[in-house]
Amino acid sequence: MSSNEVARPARRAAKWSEPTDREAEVAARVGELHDIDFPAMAMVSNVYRVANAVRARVEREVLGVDSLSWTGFTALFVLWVWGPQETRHLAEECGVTKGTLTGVLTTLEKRGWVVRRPHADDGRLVVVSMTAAGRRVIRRVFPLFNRQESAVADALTGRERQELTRLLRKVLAHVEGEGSSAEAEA
Amino acid sequence: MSSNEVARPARRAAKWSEPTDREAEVAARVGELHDIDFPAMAMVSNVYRVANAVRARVEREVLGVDSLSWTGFTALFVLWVWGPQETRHLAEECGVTKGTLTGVLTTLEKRGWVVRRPHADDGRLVVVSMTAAGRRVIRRVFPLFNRQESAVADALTGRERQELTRLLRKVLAHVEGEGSSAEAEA
DNA sequence: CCAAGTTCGTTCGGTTCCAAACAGTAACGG
DNA sequence: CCGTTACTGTTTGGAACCGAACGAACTTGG
Repeated sequence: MSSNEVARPARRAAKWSEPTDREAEVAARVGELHDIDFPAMAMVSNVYRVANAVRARVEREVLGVDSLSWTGFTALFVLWVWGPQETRHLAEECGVTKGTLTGVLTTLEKRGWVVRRPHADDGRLVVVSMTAAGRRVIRRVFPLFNRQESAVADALTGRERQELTRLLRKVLAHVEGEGSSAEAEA
Repeated sequence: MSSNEVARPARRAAKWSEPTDREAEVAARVGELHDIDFPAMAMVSNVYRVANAVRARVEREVLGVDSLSWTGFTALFVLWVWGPQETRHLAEECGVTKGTLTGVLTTLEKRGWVVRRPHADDGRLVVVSMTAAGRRVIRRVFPLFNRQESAVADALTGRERQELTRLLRKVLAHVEGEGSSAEAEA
């Protein structure tokens, strides 16, 4: 390595239960600090690395074909499964703010995939519904999306999949506030 | 439920190894389609639900204090651990395109946290380095970030954490192209 | 009934995303 | 040496993100 070349993160892992080389290097370099919880760091960082990798791939290979954003897709999916939604609830389900969803829905409405109507009983509310065109899109796109999910799950055995799902459900419930002490302090 | 109220996704799970009520409802509603891989869907959807929840929380409680974006934080972290980086590599590590990183680095440079300099041997390249001010920020912010990671990991026992990490590493390697058949077709 | 407080969806300014285009630099091969 | 190909980081246009602000509608309590 010459004086002008820069260090690059390594990628290899000898065994899945052991830290990857990159994980080990991070630990070594961050070791100057105290009170770092390395197992937690490894666990959480791998969650969002997997999520990022899956999302990037799905966006590129499935959603991009219809110029569908992740959030747009999620919105269509929620409307498909649970029917018309109030904006605030739909925003919550998509994991974005109301302001963001407004923009996304404007795009989907322009494409004729959703419509927004005032709520019958409460003048503040807007109810979002999917159109027949929107239904056709999600019915076509979702199976393709799911096929990507299958390809991802192929990394593991059936038992491992179930175990991963079980652990993630536990973590999710915890993060969403059912037992989190950090949230109690807020 | 009156005619104007809309269906909302349920949240409860009886046991972590069993589908949550929301998962069961999705399966019921999507059942009209064929060839849906429900276990894979459960597994993958829980990965990005956890990732989203963690990210939203960390952004709100840690990164937002310094008006640091997720990508900005990741860039500082990579520079801190691995030293100066070429833009293309840094973009790769942050999981964004070079174009996006340009904008993020412009913001970080404005704050005096990074500097961009031409590479000594290759006029096309830019080398990104962290300043002393940037170092101070990441040394302060990272432990706070890690504390959130610990809080997340508290949902599981030590063995469960290790198992979750092991499974995620396997999935990640698979998704990143080491064995993926969907990638071979591209 | 009415003032004060709360909630709603939209707008706004700034930033982060993408893909595509671009100008500059480097590598390659005749 | 030079034309062609490949790679770089930045710019561009459009869309997705955030938090804050806003005006309209609703709720609450005296």
